[in-house]
Amino acid sequence: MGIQERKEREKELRRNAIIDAAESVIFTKGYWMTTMDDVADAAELSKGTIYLYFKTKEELYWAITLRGLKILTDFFQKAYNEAETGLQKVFLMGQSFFRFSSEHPDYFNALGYYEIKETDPAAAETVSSMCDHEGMECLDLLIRALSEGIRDGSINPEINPGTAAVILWGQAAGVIQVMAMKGDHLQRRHGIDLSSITDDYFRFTRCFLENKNAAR
Amino acid sequence: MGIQERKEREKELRRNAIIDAAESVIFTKGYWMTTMDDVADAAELSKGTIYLYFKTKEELYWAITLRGLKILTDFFQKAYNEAETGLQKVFLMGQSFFRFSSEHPDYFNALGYYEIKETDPAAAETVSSMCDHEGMECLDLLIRALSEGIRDGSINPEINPGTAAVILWGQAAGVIQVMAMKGDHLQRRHGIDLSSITDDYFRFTRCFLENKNAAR
Amino acid sequence: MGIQERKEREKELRRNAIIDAAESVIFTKGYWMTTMDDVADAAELSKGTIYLYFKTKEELYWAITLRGLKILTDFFQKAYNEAETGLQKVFLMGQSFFRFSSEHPDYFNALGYYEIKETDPAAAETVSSMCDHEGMECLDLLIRALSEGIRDGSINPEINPGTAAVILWGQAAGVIQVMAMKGDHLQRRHGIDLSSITDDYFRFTRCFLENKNAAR
Amino acid sequence: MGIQERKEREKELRRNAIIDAAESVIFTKGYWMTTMDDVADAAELSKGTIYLYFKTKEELYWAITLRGLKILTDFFQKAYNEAETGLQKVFLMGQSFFRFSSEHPDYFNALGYYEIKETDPAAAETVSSMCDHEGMECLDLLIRALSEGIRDGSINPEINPGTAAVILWGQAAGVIQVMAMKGDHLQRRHGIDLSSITDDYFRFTRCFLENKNAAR
DNA sequence: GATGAATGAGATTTCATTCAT
DNA sequence: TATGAATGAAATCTCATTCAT
Repeated sequence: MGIQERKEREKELRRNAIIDAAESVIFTKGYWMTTMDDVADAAELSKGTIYLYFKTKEELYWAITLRGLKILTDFFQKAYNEAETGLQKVFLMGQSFFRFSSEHPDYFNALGYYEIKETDPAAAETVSSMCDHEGMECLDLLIRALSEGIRDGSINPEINPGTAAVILWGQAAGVIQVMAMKGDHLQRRHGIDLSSITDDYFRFTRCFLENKNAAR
Repeated sequence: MGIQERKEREKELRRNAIIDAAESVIFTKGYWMTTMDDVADAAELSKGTIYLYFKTKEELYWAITLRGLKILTDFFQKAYNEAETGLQKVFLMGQSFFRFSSEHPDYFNALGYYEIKETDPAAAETVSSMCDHEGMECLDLLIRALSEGIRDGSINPEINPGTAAVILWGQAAGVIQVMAMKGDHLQRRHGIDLSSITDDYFRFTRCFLENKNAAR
Repeated sequence: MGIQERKEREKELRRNAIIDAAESVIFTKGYWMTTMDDVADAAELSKGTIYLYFKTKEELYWAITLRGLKILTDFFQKAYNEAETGLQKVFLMGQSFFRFSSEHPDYFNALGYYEIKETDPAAAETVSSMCDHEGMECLDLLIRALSEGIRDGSINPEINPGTAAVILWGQAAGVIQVMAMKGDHLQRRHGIDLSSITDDYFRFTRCFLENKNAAR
Repeated sequence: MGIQERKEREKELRRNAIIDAAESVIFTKGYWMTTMDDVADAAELSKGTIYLYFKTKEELYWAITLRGLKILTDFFQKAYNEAETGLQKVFLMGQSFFRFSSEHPDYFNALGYYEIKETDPAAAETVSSMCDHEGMECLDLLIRALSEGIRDGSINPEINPGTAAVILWGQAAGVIQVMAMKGDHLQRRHGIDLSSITDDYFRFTRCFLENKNAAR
């Protein structure tokens, strides 16, 4: 019995080692520029072995994405748990998102790679759909926090939690991405300070969410 | 005299026809999945001819992107011209962005593809850098509108135009992207209405920009 | 233990089989006219496999050249070992050269193809530089034989071994090449007998080398 | 009448200008590496025009070779005319050959390019066969000089003029080629002085040709 | 005569994936 | 389980040559 378990554990370890290696290459060269040879070299394994653990190159990519999403979910979960009011929860989640993007910029980028679309729909229940599931988890937490905020009076009750969640998510992601991609350019040519963007973004968001009628 | 001109014109026409063809393929299959053979077939030209007009596949991609950016700049320019106050200009620009994304969803996506980063910095003054230039044009218009709004009292004077422009741009792009990618999912599984997202997004933005001290 | 060795051996065998195939094509159609498809077809392998063993077409060419040079070195070595006096060694080497050119005319030609000059000087320690090394080996043997001849009195002591070696090598190669290329023409149109050219060439050489003061 | 002539002359001029251009490129990049575009660019003409004057790339090459051969024939002719005895004529020709190779190294190399063999035998009477003819002219002059030398007693009568001519030609060409290709190497690594090679080569040749019985 | 756009066959090289060991 | 040699389809790009203007 124990022998079986050990084998399972070792298999999982190796699987993770492969993802580690794949990450380091893909994050450097980009998905399309990375070859399975690169991955095998980085993993110090043969190419055949890689295919023993991942059926295709794409699956490898989804496994990386899943990792990123799991980290993000953790961030969100923690934010959800630690804050008191709904509004605070939402804010902490927002800040977590920014923190995630700066602590794990590569994972953040990976989440945006959606050019690799599932061609074969038979691939349901694979890593790819686990990503979908995990992504929804995040959104759900956000929606839940918004609903709580409306209930506890910290958030403007005219807001629709689902709609707002999508907006908040999209906005944050968009702002982060622009900062990441055009950051240097903006700073050098336009003298725009990146940290002030973040600050303003949150002031902005507060204005939207806050329940102005509430006795603070 | 005229003969030279006509040739120029024909060359430009053919160049455009090639971009047309490339677009139709790339927008369907994605940049990496599209081969130069696909493009040639779609253009009903030989592969060699394609390479006569575009030195690399990448250059072809930038030409498409440039088209998209030019359309967007037009949208922005028109918005800028047509509205009265700074605030109205900014709003009309925002709406133009959403309109652009719904009228030209493929161009909108193309603008996000920036994974194909300039590898060779010697590529200045090529189509790629024309894109950068065109992109900045849009941002500049937005900044100008914001500044005007502050001057004419329609926009909150505490706002920094540069920072706000980046935030607005990033937010809009992010929200649109989420809507485009997860739209179906959100509508079906979460019952979230897409048009209400847009509406809420603009209410959100108004709250941020408006000068509350102004006598309305 | 043996399994590793066997694999090495098999790899070497295949490598040689590829060179065999490449030779047969290149010797027929010429380097520039031969395509990697031709080589793959001749080797009854896929093109990819060829590139597994040789990084470029050029490397394949150098491998062929190296083979030729090795054969020639063997010829020279044997000549060196078998003859007694220095003069005899030199003569036997000359005859070996002619024999090499008639037994391996294609290799002889390959040695002349040096048009494909090393473009990338980073290519040191590759097959190409092994050729240079092997080529010098031949010349060294010749120089050694000439020096011995001067010491043992069989060769004219006024001769400088290095200079003479270069002359002898160049002369022989040149005469052989003319015979190979214009041979038919000379025989048919000018009635010149090829074998008499060889004979005369050696008489010629003897006249140059012999130590006339030696008691024969 | 004059108008026709002028046109002929102009055509010939342009043809020569094209060969000039082709030379400058081919001598730099090598035949196979040179494209017809390169030639057209260098000639400041359109590619179509090049094809108006030369049916194929190969024909262009032969035209260059022919130029080289004509220069060489001139050298030989002059040598033949200027020297007195047969032996002197032969020597002067040999020296001319060396001079040719140092004054026109590129033409000398071009003469060796014989990898471009005539595939289509229907191409007789083209530039290629003019080359053959011109090449034979040189050899004929040499044979004639040798015969004269035998008649006038300056050359060893046991020698067969045809055979000797081929040997002399081949030897000289071979020695020059080795010097050209391995010259640097020989000088640097082996300390062999190139000019002494030439000197020794001629001493060598004298020993072969001279009529020792002649009263000098 | 001169042009240069168009061709299209083909060159070299790459790489995801399979499979015998 | 692990290997890595083999595959072969496909990718990008080139170039001698033709031909309509």
